[in-house]
Amino acid sequence: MSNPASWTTTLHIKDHCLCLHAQRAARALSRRFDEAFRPLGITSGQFSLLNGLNRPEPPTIGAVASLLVMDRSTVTANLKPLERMGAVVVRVDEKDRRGRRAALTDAGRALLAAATPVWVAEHAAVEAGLGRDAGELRAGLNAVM
Amino acid sequence: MSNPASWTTTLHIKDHCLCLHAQRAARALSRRFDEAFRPLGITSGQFSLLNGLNRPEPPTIGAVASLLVMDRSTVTANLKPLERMGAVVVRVDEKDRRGRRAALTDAGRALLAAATPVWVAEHAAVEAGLGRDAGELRAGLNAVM
DNA sequence: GACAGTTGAGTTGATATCAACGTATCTGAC
DNA sequence: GTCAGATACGTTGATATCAACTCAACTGTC
Repeated sequence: MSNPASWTTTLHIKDHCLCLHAQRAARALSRRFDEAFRPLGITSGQFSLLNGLNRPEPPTIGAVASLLVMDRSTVTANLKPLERMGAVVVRVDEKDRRGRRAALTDAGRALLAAATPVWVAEHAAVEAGLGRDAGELRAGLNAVM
Repeated sequence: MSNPASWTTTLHIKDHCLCLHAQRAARALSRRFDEAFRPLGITSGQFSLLNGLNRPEPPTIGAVASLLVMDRSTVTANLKPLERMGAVVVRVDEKDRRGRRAALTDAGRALLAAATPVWVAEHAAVEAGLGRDAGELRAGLNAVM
């Protein structure tokens, strides 16, 4: 049977667990940006992915996975909806036929261009509501990796 | 065709988006705690859920959703694996028959008790590797909600 | 007691996430 | 050239996540 001592431990974990706090903040921010991007038909994650693909040289799957700190197979899965909507094409790398490079199409670049001002506005609102230095928070988030 | 100016914008977003930074940190921390808890057969999210259920009065689904900042239907889904492994039972609330309360079983409490020292060790390692004040980071994460 | 509005959860469908495993390709040693 | 090991991805299966919708139960008003 639980006793007050273990509830104290439970409360300590609930208040201190960085993993939990990061998950909650990530979910809250996702939902917020999801809502902002909804008129464009993309989610916050898809926006981050599109933005990550906007480079002179289209990146490989693995490079995107490193950038987003996610599993390679997750990147593969996340590209599929974007391919279906014609925003992205994935091609075998000519130099190394093991690798695949994901490139924005013109439609993808147009989508990203349309979404960027939405991001600017929403992000400004988030920072304004933060009541503290956003750079400090970013640095802390980078430090856990 | 993309031009250098838009790449600059892309880089700015990549470096400044709190949503992306929070997602990355959340993924990195999840993976780390998932690995630590693997010998016990639970994930970091299941640990947070079990911990959230450890109260004198078993909480309703909605209360858990508020605590974890997740959708009610996500809580319902996440409880199912824990129910299957016998760590949790969900019962209709006698006072309000719309509501359901999720309670730890003895096995669930034992599992939580076994996982807690793992959390303590892993969290200490995370904080040690942070190179900055964890309380400041927690406060920043709380501020986005 | 009946009714309208509110509230708490579950279901469905789509996407996201990862580990484990398998396949194709490249690279270096010989 | 051949072969072993390394590397880059994809597939599969399980769980996680949320919006939209639906259903059941409560609450206040009459």
